[in-house]
Amino acid sequence: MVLVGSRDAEATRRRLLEAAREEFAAYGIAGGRVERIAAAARSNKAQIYHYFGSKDGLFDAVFDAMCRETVDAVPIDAENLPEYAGKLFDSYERRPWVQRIAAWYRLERAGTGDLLTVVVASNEAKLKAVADAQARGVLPTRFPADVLLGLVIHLSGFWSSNVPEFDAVVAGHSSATRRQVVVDAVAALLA
Amino acid sequence: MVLVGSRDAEATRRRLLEAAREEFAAYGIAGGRVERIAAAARSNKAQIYHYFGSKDGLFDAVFDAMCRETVDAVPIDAENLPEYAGKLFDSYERRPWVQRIAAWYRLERAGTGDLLTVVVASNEAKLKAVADAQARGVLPTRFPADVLLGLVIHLSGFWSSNVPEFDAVVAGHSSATRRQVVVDAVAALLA
DNA sequence: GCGAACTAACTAACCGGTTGATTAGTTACA
DNA sequence: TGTAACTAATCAACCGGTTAGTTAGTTCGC
Repeated sequence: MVLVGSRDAEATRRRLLEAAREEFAAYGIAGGRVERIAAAARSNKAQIYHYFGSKDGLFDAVFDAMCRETVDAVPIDAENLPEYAGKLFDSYERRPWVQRIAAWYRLERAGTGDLLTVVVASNEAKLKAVADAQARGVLPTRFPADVLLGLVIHLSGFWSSNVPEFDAVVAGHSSATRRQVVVDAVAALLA
Repeated sequence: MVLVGSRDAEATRRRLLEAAREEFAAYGIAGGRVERIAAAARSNKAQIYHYFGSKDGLFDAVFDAMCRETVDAVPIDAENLPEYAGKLFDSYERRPWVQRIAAWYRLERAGTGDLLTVVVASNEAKLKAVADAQARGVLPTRFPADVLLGLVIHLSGFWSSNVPEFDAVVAGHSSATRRQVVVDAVAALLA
């Protein structure tokens, strides 16, 4: 069952998702245009509503896929949190839209609808890993497990969090240097 | 020349700015509705365009005012960065819209138009204060001054940065506890 | 020929921005 | 002091373009 060319539902779905990811990353939900997404995917609006039901539904699909990818790509390593933060940083470098989509989600989508179970489950697992490592004495207990995990994730996104007015006064740091800052900052939390 | 009641230009401007702050904090620029802002301010759209020129102009006025307030309210204290971060945290608690407006600004407004000179100037001053403190040996030099300053500001916003799926797995921490986490985390960077 | 994939055309509502007129408050002068 | 001329503030109604969502019909693989 090899589908080629113009009638591959799965491929269309994928193109739609990819185009939507770019559009939403750039303009958010309210600012994103369904028409532009359809055009960029070489499809049309009706397909979007057929596959995803609504504009919000399309965004949710993008966000859900993105979360699954991130969870798969960067498994928690409670024994080495600095390197875990570094790996998260790497994944943001590889997929620059992640931080923006997450920010849009926080601002435009939080509170509405249900929480993504895949994300909640993944957070619970991570939390347990950190708490266990603390219980084994591998991690300090200065911060409670949930706070420590939160800080690590928060620090991993440091370089995508600044306002342009701040970037204007920081020297240009290379990708490797920026990664090291993240790793070092997390290490400092554990010292 | 005392103006009271229904014809006070300054008061109208203020009401418009306040209503715009609420609207933009909730829905952003693309999602915010000029009509709703006018209604909430007990005014009308024409006034908005008279006073602020455009929807973007109105947002910029809100953002500019907010930055000035923050810069005034929380002066840098390079000798005591943990407490500085704590003060920033306090100011976010007092004005819950700050972090959201800043996030919208980053996503929707960065790159377009000029940087706000008041913010750039304030960042330069802060940077200098940190660099001086490092030169005097009051602050460690493990991180360059710009990075250290960035990390402190970033950490001060820790509690407004999480996705609801994460909040679902963290225990409810009191405001005082959350403040202490910020202070401690910054202190850890300096140890 | 049957069903799934696809599409152009359509619609109803919305929204940023404008206009032209009205009203409240101030100034100038007899 | 009274009033006419002027200025600044206000607003309802309107406009043209845009947008999310729909529909009804076509194409293509099997």
